[in-house]
Amino acid sequence: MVVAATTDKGTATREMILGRAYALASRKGLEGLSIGELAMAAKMSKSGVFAHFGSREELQLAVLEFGAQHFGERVFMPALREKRGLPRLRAIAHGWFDWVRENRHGCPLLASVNEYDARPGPQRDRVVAFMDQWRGITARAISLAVEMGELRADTDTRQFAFEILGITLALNQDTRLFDPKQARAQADRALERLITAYSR
Amino acid sequence: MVVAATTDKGTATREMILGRAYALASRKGLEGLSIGELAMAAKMSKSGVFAHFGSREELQLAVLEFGAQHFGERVFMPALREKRGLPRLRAIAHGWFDWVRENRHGCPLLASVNEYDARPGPQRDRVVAFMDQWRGITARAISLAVEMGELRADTDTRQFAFEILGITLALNQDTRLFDPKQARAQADRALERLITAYSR
DNA sequence: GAAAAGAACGAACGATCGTGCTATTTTAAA
DNA sequence: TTTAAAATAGCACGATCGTTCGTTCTTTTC
Repeated sequence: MVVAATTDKGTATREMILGRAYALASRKGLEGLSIGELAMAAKMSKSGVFAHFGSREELQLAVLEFGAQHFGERVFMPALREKRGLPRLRAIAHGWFDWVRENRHGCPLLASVNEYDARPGPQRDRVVAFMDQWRGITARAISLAVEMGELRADTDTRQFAFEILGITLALNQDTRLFDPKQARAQADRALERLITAYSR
Repeated sequence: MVVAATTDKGTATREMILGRAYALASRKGLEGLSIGELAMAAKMSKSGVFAHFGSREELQLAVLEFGAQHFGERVFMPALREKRGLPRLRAIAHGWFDWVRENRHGCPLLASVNEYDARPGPQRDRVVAFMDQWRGITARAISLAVEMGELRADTDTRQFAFEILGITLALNQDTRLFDPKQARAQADRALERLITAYSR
């Protein structure tokens, strides 16, 4: 028989810790996340928290994984249930727009891009993989819209994805620096203008 | 007679320190910048460096000021020498694109937006002021292009500026995560498409 | 050149960092 | 219910953090 490596309660606690860590990382970034502070937030001892991950780096990677998991469930999966073409493409974009609003103090995934883009290591690798996954899924959704004739045949999918990324990053920034509602309206308008431009 | 608060050599050293601090902050962020590490980079003692700023927060603000100053000289001033309308608008955008490339390990100003957007305090205030300055200058350049008839009369300047911001942020991200040249080409194309869309 | 002011250093502070080690408590399987 | 394993706590470590203080060296002013 196989002996479980962890206990039910163990994984539950780990998930609880990751939730707190995600919230803390939203405000202070993954590099600003300390085990002592996390332990206080989780009402546990430092060593108790530490034992779940084995190192600070593993904790950071776990938080990234936690975020990627939730993003997938909240953005990708609903979008992939939409029908091919523009509906699915809009769902990807709007899902991300909503995600930006919901993560009120910032999305740790996007924040981590800025923290690790110039720092080689597993964290950067994870972030690159995440952004690459997004690009792949989005590019495919665009391609399908092209195949269905909803976008022009000469549409450059990479270019299109690049511009959606830009709209989202501007939304992400203006949401927290200035007026969230206005930022969202601008993002929506930019997206529709983009789609129109590539429509036949 | 007025007694100078600082010595010539003093300000020179301070500028040297800020240069190293800017470089360090490019890689580790303003929050990842430590005085001990900065002292090593400047080949000075910790207390020697510290005395120039009085606190870590003042050091961070000085680095932000240093970056804003250089950005103004490198991007805003050349652009304001271009003639009104699209030439000036393009100069603002391309100047920023170039700036992203030149700051190879990241622009501390843009990185600081992500570090401080959810953390009230002087650093956040400074970053907001900087982005607000950019928005103001860019919006005015757009307005002038409208007045000169180069852009449609019903052009929404805020919307336009929002989209330029997005293009730059996407460029900033893709430059360091993926292929810089491709990212730059995509940014240029996005900008031209944007201008075309708002042209009569 | 003397006197005053500023710049830089060295040492130390309390606090916190990540991490290890050992004990104790709690959970899951027999 | 006993027993082995896993989860958690407690404590201590060396390192580094920002900051303070007193001293020394260097620059400026008269």
